[in-house]
Amino acid sequence: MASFREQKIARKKREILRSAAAVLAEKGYHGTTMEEIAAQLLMTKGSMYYYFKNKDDILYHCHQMIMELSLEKIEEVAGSNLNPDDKLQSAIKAHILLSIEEKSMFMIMDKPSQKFTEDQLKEVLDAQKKYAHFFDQILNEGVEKQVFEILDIKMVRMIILGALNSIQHWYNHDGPQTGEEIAYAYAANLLKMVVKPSLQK
Amino acid sequence: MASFREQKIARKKREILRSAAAVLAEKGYHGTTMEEIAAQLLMTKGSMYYYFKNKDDILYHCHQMIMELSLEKIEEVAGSNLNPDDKLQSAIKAHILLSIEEKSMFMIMDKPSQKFTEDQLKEVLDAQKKYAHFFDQILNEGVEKQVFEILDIKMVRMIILGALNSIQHWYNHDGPQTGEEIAYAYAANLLKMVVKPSLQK
DNA sequence: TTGAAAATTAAACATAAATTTAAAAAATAA
DNA sequence: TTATTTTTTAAATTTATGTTTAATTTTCAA
Repeated sequence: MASFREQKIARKKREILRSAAAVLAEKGYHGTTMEEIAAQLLMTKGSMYYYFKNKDDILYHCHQMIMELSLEKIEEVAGSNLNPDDKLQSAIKAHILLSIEEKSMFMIMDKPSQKFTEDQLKEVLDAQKKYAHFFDQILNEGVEKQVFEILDIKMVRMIILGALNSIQHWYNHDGPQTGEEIAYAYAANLLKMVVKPSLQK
Repeated sequence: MASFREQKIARKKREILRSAAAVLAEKGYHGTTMEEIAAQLLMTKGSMYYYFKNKDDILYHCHQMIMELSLEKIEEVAGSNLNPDDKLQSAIKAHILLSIEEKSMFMIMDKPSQKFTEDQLKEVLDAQKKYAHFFDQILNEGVEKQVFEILDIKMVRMIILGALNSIQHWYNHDGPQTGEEIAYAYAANLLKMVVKPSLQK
């Protein structure tokens, strides 16, 4: 079990990662200084190094944090016993809602840093493959159950994930549309791409 | 008319932009040094400043170069007298083929630099709006001519452009698929999203 | 061939920011 | 309270690299 102190450190680390993600998303990796990350938390940059090895380590842990969250969600949806179309709809919605809720974290995810260690890079790429695989699984299931008609699963997955992963770039929390609305519209449109015409609702 | 010398300068500038785009795409803005850009052309970093004001100026002109190319293509397609579905297909294919051919340039486009001047930023954003507008125009025309069925044009355009703009991140020139194949598959799938079911080929 | 303009260069300059360090402050347990 | 450990800090260090400069080389027209 985690001691009180360990919990406290873990909380502080999460605070730092959130603060960092916010700045990183807005200003980019090299536009973001350790000082800025620290300042948001009323700390000095020096103490960042008490919690993280260096700046890249912070970025890596941001990736890790959001990857874990994403995988949890998709795993749950993929493992549910929904019909293929409802399952795909759920997966799309879950992805969008998370990407909006955690907009900053998602925005820094587009490309793994060139400075990650080999292990870190592998972790990130593996998680992405894993995530993609869950989508493929859902699409495959739909084809097997004759609900979907798909020529090339991988291509369709690329289209879907590509569309989903651009939302955080334009979504604005103060804008007119709610995340729910966007999620609903995206799901409805993307499903048209795969659901057999004869089965379209 | 451009003098011989002016042409030569223009050519050199293009060479620098291409060299820069290649490094920028691979290593990111701050991972790219002026020295590296120059070295690829067997020049020294100092002479970069004979052609461009500074590093951001180079990045800006990369944006400008690719925006011009993109707008030319989409303008041509949008202005053609193809049927709405063929027109959308052409637009999608043109976008994909250009994004693959000019992969580096497209990769650095995802977010305008925080360091652009106000004017530069405006130019970039305006061009993007203009580009998006051509797509909206094509979609609208399809609806008017009752070939497409679209609830929310803007949303559909976002989905399409989001999907298209992710290709350069995973596309590999040495990979198994040709640009043509990808373009064809993307167009076929995305069209399913908008063409009335009764008219699907 | 020659000299002015254009282009290139090496070296100097400037600065920004990541990281380290050693000391101070705060927290905690005895 | 007091001693020990944890956490925070300010300042020093280091490094990297964008930009400037002044001198040199190249180009090209007369």
